[in-house]
Amino acid sequence: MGTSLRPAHTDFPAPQMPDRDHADCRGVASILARVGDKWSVFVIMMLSDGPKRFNELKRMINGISQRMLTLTLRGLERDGLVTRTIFPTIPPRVDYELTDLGRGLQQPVMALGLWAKEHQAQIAAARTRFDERNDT
Amino acid sequence: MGTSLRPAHTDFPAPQMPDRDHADCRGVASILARVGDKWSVFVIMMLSDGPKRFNELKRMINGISQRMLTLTLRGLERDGLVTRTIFPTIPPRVDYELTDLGRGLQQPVMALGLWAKEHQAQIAAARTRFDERNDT
DNA sequence: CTGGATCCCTTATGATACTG
DNA sequence: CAGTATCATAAGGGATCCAG
Repeated sequence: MGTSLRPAHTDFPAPQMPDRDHADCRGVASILARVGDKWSVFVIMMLSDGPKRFNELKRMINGISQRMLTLTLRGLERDGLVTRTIFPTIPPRVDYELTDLGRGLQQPVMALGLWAKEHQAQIAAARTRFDERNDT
Repeated sequence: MGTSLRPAHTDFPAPQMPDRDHADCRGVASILARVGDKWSVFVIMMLSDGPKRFNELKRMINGISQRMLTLTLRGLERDGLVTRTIFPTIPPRVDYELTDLGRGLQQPVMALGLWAKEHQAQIAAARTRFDERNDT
């Protein structure tokens, strides 16, 4: 298979939690890892407004390779966030659609995206400042 | 330096947005990438309840290498999410603390974490089902 | 059209050793 | 204690060719 769908970096090394409620960060982190994944977020966003076909997604997310799109979709499907529906027509047609779970995920992701958008400037400025201090 | 603080994978290929409001996903995505980063999230969580020292963090996030902790902290510092305070004592002491920006980020991150925690079981189940269907 | 399989280069990350 | 430097390896990801 070459590339596993159960990436090693999502197996977490059981950090010792201070005492708080985030006692089970390991499982949570593997989910955050998916959200943090560059392409997953794009795909989820693209599927916001209804099902899409493979090449449709590929065109919308201009820049993603076919390989990565396939892998990303498989990962999302595996996590139950996306469904894959095959229409046995000629030529074949495959639709991808968010599940209820996937749509639920959209909310917090959007919230985060919104935060990011609102503080984009601040962060960019911080980066510039930091880089100027350390580059020269 | 070996490892740059401006990772290549955060330079985004400008996906063609449908038409919606997420017109500037590139910058946003680079922020999401930081949040999605395995260690960043842990560090941010660990700093929730006040400043921490380097080795203190290292012990709390059992499993992180000192290299990764350093890199993660530098990244967070660069983004203006964390401050680094050096006490020129012997032995040296360095405190890391969330900035206001960092504390602001905590909210959406926690929301996401909460969602993840609540749906952990569903996702785990989906993964198992998927794997069983495709492994055997 | 929708992918699966390969090849191959780039990045990310861990382990280890060394320093102010 | 708080890092830096170096090395080795694994994971990420693009290009390309092939097949149902």
